[in-house]
Amino acid sequence: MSKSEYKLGSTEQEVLQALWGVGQGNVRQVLGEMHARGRNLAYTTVQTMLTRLEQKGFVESDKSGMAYIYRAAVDREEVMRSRVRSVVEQFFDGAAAPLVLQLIQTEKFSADEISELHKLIDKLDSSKQ
Amino acid sequence: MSKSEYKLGSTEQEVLQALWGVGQGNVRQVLGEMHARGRNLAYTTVQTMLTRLEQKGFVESDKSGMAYIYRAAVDREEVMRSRVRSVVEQFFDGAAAPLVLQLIQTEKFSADEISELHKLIDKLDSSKQ
DNA sequence: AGGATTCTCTTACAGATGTAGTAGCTGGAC
DNA sequence: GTCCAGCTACTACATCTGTAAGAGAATCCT
Repeated sequence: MSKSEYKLGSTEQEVLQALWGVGQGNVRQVLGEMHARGRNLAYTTVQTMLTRLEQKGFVESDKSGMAYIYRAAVDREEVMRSRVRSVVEQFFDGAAAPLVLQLIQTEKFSADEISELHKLIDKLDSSKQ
Repeated sequence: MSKSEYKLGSTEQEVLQALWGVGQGNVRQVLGEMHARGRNLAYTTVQTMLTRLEQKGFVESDKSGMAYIYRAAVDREEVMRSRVRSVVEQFFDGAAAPLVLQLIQTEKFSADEISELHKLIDKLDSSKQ
C-alpha cells in the first residue's frame, strides 16, 4: 500500500534494506544479510524489527513451513522516491531541478555517466520542443 | 561543526528549517514562522526544540537583550548534502549518477531547467575530456 | 525417546522525541 | 510601587526506537 507515512527508525530501515537484499527469507537469513553488511544485531533484535515492520505494513510474512518467511510489502523504488521527494520538499521547495544541479556540481561523475546523462537530457530536450 | 551525526527528529528538523527561514530570531519569531508554514505548536514546544537543537549543536543562542536570539549553527547546504548523501548511500549504493537519472526520468522539468542542465552537462563533459 | 537446536512469543528497559504545562523572573505601563 | 506581559527554566509524560533476554514450542539428530 502506498502509505504516505514512510516513517521508520534507522535500524528499521536497515532491516528493510537487508530484506530487500535477500528478497525474502526468515529471520536468520535477514540477520545473515545484516551481518554481511557489517551490522551486528542479536537474532531477537532483527526479529523485533521485522515484527514492527510488519505491524507498520512494510513487510509481510508467511508461515507455511516452521519458520516465518518475510518479504517486503513495499516497493524499494517507491520508498526511494518518497525519500527523494522528502529531500526535495524540505530543501528545494519542491523543485527537483535544483537538486539535480546540485548533484551535478558536487558529485563526481565518470565519463560514461556523463555521456549517459547527456543522452537523456537530449531526449528530454527534443521531446519538450 | 561538521558533525557526521545529523540525527534529528522530524519536529526538530522542522524547527531548524523554520529557523533557517527567519535567519535568526527569538522563540516567538520561530514560532511565527512555524505557524506561517502551517505547523501549529505551543510556544514552549518550540522552545524545547530550540533548546534541544542547541544541546545537539545545531543552533546557537545569544542573550544580549532580554530574550535569547537563536540562529542555526549548521549550514543548510551542508545538512542538505548530508541528507542527499544518505539517500544515495542507501538506495544507489553510493553512486550519485543513478539518482540523477532517476530524477530526470521521473520528475518534470521546465524547458528552462532543461537547457540549464544542458549547459552544465556540456561544461562537465568538456572539462572531463 | 531424550537432548540439542531453532523458532516464536512475551516482556523489559533505557534513551530519544513530541508535546506542553507551570512557576518564577524581568522590564515596561501606569 | 505594583501589576502585566513576555520570556526562560524546570518538569512531566506518553510514544517510539534500539536492543535484547528468557520461556516455551517445534524439530531434528542419534
